[in-house]
Amino acid sequence: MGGLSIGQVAERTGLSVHALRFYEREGLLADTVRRESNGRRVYTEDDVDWLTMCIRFRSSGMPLDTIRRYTELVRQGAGNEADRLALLKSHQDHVRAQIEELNECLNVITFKVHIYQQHVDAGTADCLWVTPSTQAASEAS
Amino acid sequence: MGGLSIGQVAERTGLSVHALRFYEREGLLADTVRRESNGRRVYTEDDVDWLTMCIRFRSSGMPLDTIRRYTELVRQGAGNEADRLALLKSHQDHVRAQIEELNECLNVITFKVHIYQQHVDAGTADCLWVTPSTQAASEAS
DNA sequence: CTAGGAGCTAGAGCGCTGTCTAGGTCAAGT
DNA sequence: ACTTGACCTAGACAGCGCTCTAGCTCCTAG
Repeated sequence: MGGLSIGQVAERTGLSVHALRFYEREGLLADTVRRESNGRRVYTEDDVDWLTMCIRFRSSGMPLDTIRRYTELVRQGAGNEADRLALLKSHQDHVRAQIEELNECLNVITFKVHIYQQHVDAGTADCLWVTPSTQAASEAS
Repeated sequence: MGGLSIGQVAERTGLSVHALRFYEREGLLADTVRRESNGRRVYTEDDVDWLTMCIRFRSSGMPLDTIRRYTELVRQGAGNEADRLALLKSHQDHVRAQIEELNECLNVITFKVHIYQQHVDAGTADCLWVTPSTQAASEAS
């Protein structure tokens, strides 16, 4: 309960210690990390929660720059909730668009997988039952 | 019908002419692009189709390296359909995982959006009807 | 007393995916 | 003749997001 070392935070979050220091330098941490007398970082559970959220942002494609802007808003304290909301909504749109895009891609890929699956199934049979060169690459679909 | 210039292909695909040359250098084109007597590239509709597919691959996160491997398989001609299928299936899994991840992120973000929406709605009212400092940043959720 | 291991800073380096520049050719329009 | 614009090559540069190194300080266990 008495604070976490950088190594522990790395373990919990999945970020490397390098990445944790990097994130701090980049101003992605809402609270400034406290230090022990010897200079070592002491993280709180809140820091871990914040980092977990940052990871979510990152893995949904939010650039570090935007995370930094959000962080700054939070650091400024109450009064700019509308700005935070705007930022979040904009990212929400972005994520939805990504999902849509990925679904389209998935359809295309799934279509190609089906074609190849049939081809391979048939091809295996070909190899067993008929002469070779019964094949045409239908790669323009 | 008599072949497309690099500029036309750029326009159709949305890739820059730079990117088109880059993709070619990187071996991402199934057919080697023909040239006019003066050295200018002449693309076919098939090239555009292929590029369109490459764009799909890219925008679903397939690295150029993997696209290159796929391209090489196609260039080798018939006989390696099982390999192509394996590659496509693996990417299919990857895309599905991405979509799942994005959906989780979207949930988190949507949750936060709701919170802030309420806060902002209430906050506006606050500004109008009550004294300030009725606020607490619930940023650890 | 010494070796290991975790931490520190500052800053270099890297992988990926383009993007842009320099310097040139060529064809068409004015 | 001259300008404009599209194209060419080779290669430098850029942005992003880490990752790693060098050289150091501590603390703890053997």
